[in-house]
Amino acid sequence: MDKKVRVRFAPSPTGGLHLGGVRTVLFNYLFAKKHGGDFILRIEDTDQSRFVPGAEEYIFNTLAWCGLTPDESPVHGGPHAPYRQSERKATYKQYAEQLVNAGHAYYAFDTPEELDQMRVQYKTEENPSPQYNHVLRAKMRNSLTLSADEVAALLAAGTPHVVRIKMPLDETVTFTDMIRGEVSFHTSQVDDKVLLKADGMPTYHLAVVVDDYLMKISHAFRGEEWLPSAPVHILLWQYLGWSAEMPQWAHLPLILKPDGNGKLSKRDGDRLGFPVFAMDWTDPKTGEKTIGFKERGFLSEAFVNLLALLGWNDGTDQEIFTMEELIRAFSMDRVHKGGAKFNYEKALWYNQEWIKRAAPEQLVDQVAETLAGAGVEGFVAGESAASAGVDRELLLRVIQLVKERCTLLADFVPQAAFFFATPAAFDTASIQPKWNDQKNMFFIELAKAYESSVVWEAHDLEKTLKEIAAAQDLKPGELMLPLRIMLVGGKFGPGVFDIAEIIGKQATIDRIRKVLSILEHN
RNA sequence: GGCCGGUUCGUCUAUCGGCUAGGACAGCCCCCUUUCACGGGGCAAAGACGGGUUCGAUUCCCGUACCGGCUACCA
Repeated sequence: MDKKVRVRFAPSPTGGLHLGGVRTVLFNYLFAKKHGGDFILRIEDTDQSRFVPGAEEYIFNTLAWCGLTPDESPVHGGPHAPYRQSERKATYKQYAEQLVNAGHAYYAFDTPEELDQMRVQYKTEENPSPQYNHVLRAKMRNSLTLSADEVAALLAAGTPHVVRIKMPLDETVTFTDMIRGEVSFHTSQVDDKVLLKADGMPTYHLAVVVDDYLMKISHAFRGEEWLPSAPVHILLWQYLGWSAEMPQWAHLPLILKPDGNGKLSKRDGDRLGFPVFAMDWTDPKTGEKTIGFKERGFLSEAFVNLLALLGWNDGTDQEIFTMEELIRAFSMDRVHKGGAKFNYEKALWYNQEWIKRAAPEQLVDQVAETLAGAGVEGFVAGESAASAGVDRELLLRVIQLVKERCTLLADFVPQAAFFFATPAAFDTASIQPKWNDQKNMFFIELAKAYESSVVWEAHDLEKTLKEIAAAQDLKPGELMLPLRIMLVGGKFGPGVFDIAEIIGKQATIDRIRKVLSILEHN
């Protein structure tokens, strides 16, 4: 019988959510939705020293932005609450004790100093990082080396201690990873991981197993960095007597730095100038702000799309997917084994594709917000175009006209601002070299002609220009650039006459005359 | 060092034994465009290496090399 699909993402609230983290959520989510299952968000806040205020809220904001809504979570609730591990402390202790009583775990009284000392003492050329394992545990202070009386006394005195798993001497732990196939570990190579810390909090190893069991998780997907500790988890499922309920595992490939090697980190983004976090994150301690994909001007659909295609594809040439399409096409066995170097250029391409394909209606609010953020006249932050002082229909027309030349939402600022306000500066330096009295005369005439025109449509405006040019024996080609700069301020933007049509008669004439006067005074 | 994992154009990838090795991004060239883009066309660019297995290996197996992850009372 197949049990209901239930997956989870369990971040620790220590900072901004990284590309790799969001992709892990995405794969979990896609798998769950594909199979009509549940997606659970659990907060792994067992390390009090690393707790960062605001990080949990940030995680929820990020998931909301991406459209990855959990079915159960600390804020959405659910039948297995609480979903915050710090609130489940008592539960873990009970299982840790069960493990000790069954002989699969033991108490260890070694202080941090003693552990450091051990690592120094047993460090050799061949073994640069000694482990608290089946051989070294015999030399340490724990309930395996101490007498029962000593242990009882230590415990009674409230001596700080941890609970460690007792790795079996000579066993092979094998499991099937949905991506990698069969993976085996020899237990003699795995150390006695701490299960319960001295402060009574569980480590990840205990917590993940207990919670996955209690929350009836059917599939456990996580980053590849967890592969080495998988045998600990498998053994715990066995020792706790839950083997039959153990989820299926899949260890996702890592997202690597674009240059060099190693996994992508926030530093790489700072260094290379691209975001690594999904959304802006400000470290409450240092005040350091890290840019996010959202604030950089990515559409959430593009962000989700590009993440999905990092380490997965559906076997066809399709690259642009909506969330619905991803859900339909997703399968864990088409996820790669190898890590993928993150390529920001390609990420930009996804965003450009999404902007290009979007209907203006889908973009208006975000564009209005972006223009407001840039201080463009008439736009007010926090207000949609409709409620701000701008004609929504006009904005829609502008978006339709310029969207194909925008890669990021921020590109709408230079591309669209001149439709709503006279440019603050004009690139007259590009006109000057070939400027002369004849052209000056031409534009005076053009302004006059435009002033008296009855219809105001791109086609007629172009016709008028050509007629006057012909009459004055000028080539239209020489006049297009000056006119463009007069209307938009620089050498960019859509067709000049389309622009003139949209900004209207008065603005067109005003801008021509304004630049004419600037040129005259130079 | 040990353990585990990985390895197709610069990058992301297709290929589930038949390959003239396909696509996309980036690059270069041409066309379109009286700006910048979009679009269209083209060029260049890859199976880490060595052994097997096989009529035939990019694909399967074994070594080697290289890369990565882990090796905390962090996740």
